[in-house]
Amino acid sequence: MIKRPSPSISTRKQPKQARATELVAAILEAAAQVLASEGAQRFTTTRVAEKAGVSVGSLYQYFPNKAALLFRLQSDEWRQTTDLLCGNFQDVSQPPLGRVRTLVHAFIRSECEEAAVRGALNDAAPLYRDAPEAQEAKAMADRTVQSFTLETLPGAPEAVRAMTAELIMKTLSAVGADFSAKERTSAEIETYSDALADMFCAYLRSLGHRG
Amino acid sequence: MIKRPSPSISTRKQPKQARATELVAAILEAAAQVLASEGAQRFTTTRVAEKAGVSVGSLYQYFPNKAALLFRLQSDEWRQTTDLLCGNFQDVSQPPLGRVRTLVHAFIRSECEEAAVRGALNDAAPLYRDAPEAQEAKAMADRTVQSFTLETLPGAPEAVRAMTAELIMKTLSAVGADFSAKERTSAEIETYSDALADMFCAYLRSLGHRG
DNA sequence: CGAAAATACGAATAATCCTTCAGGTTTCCA
DNA sequence: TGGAAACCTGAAGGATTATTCGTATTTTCG
Repeated sequence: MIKRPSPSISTRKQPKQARATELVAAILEAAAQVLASEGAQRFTTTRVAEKAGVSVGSLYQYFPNKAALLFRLQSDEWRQTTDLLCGNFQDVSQPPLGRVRTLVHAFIRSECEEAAVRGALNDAAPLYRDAPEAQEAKAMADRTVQSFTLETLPGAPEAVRAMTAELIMKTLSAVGADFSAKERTSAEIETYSDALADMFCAYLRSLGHRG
Repeated sequence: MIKRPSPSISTRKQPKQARATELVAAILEAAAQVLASEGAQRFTTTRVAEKAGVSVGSLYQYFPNKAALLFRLQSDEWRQTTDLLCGNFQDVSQPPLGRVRTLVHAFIRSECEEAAVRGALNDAAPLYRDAPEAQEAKAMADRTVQSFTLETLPGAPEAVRAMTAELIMKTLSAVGADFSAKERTSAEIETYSDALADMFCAYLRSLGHRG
C-alpha cells in the first residue's frame, strides 16, 4: 500500500509528420518484442530503441519516460481486451449464460496467445500502476466491461449485480493471468475455460434462484 | 515465458552461534519491514541491512543474494498460509461447504492483514520465481492444500476433483491478491468473502448434482 | 590462556540504466 | 528557394545497486 509520487506519464508530444508516426509505431512494436523476449527485468529504453532501429533520444521525444512506454502498451492491451469482451456480448442470439461461456473461452484463449507480453507487462506493472492515468484507464476499462456483464442478472438488486459482475471479471482476469503463466495446450485451455465457465454459470444460476 | 538461468538461491551457510541466529532473524524482520514500507522497487540489500542494524556483508553471509532473501520471505508466507488453510479443514464438526466458507473468510482476512508485504512480495516475484527451489516450494504448498480441498468432492472422478481443487485454490489466491491490493474495510472483506464463498459453493453443489 | 573457527564489518568495485542536450538532418510551406 | 519547424542522433552525465573481500572482532574449547 505504498504511495510514491509516480512521475507523470502523460505523453510528451504528438508526431506530426509521417516518419514520426512510423517511428512511434516501430518503437511500440519493438517494445512488445523486447518485453516478450527479454522479460520485464531487461526491458530497457536503450534496448527498445536498438531493436526499433532508432536512437534513444527519439524514443524520449514521444515518451517522457520508460513508465509511459509501458503504460502505452498496457493501455493498448486493455483496449483490445475490452473490445473482445464487448464484442462477445453483442451477440443476442445466445442466452446470457451461453454468452458467458463463449466470453470465458475467448478471454482465456486470447490471454494465452499473448501470454509472454502480458506476463511481462504484469511484472512491470509496479512501474506505471500508481500513475493517475493508469488508475483511470483501468477504471474506465472495468466500467465498460461491467456494463455488459450486468445483463446476466436482470432481476437482482443493483448492489448485488455490481458486486457479482466485479467478482466475475476480477476472477476471470486474475485466474486467466495465473493460468497463462505456463505454456498451455489447446486441450488444457478448453478444459480450463469450461471449468471456469461452469463455476460462473453455477454462481449466476444460484443467484437467480434466490432473487 | 522467458527462461533465464536464475542464479542459485540455496542458502549459503547456517548460523551456528546464537548471535548469528539473532542476526538472521533481525534481517528477516527488517526485510519484511522494508518490503512493506518501501515497496519492491526500493527493496535493497543495503537498506535491509541498515534497517536491521547490521552490515551488508553480514547479510551476504547467510543469503547468497537478494533473491534468496526474498524467496525466504515468500517461503515463510507460504508455510503460514498452508498452515492456516489446513488448520481450517481439520474441523470436522462442520459440513464440507461450511468449511469452504470459513476457509475463504480466513484466507481473505489474512491476505488483507499483510497486504503490504504480500503485495510487494508479489511485485518482486520475478526475481526469485524462476529458481527451481521456488518452483518446488510452490508445488509442495499447492499439493498440501489440494489434498485437503479434495474432501469436498467425495463422489467425483479423480480428474474432476483435482481440477476443481486447483481451480478453486487458484481463484482464491489470485482474487485474494487482487482484492487486497487496495485498503479494505471489515465490511468489504466480509461481503467479498461471502460472495466468493457463494460462488465456490454453488460450483461445488452443481458438480455434486451431476456426479 | 591461546589459537582456530565463526562472525561481523563496510569501503570499494563493477555493472546497469534512465534521461538529457547540443548539434545535426529532413520536411514543410510561403 | 530559403528559412522555420519538426525530427533524429548518441555520447555523456548522474544515480543506483548487487556483491565482494581484506580486515577486525568475538566466541569456542582444548
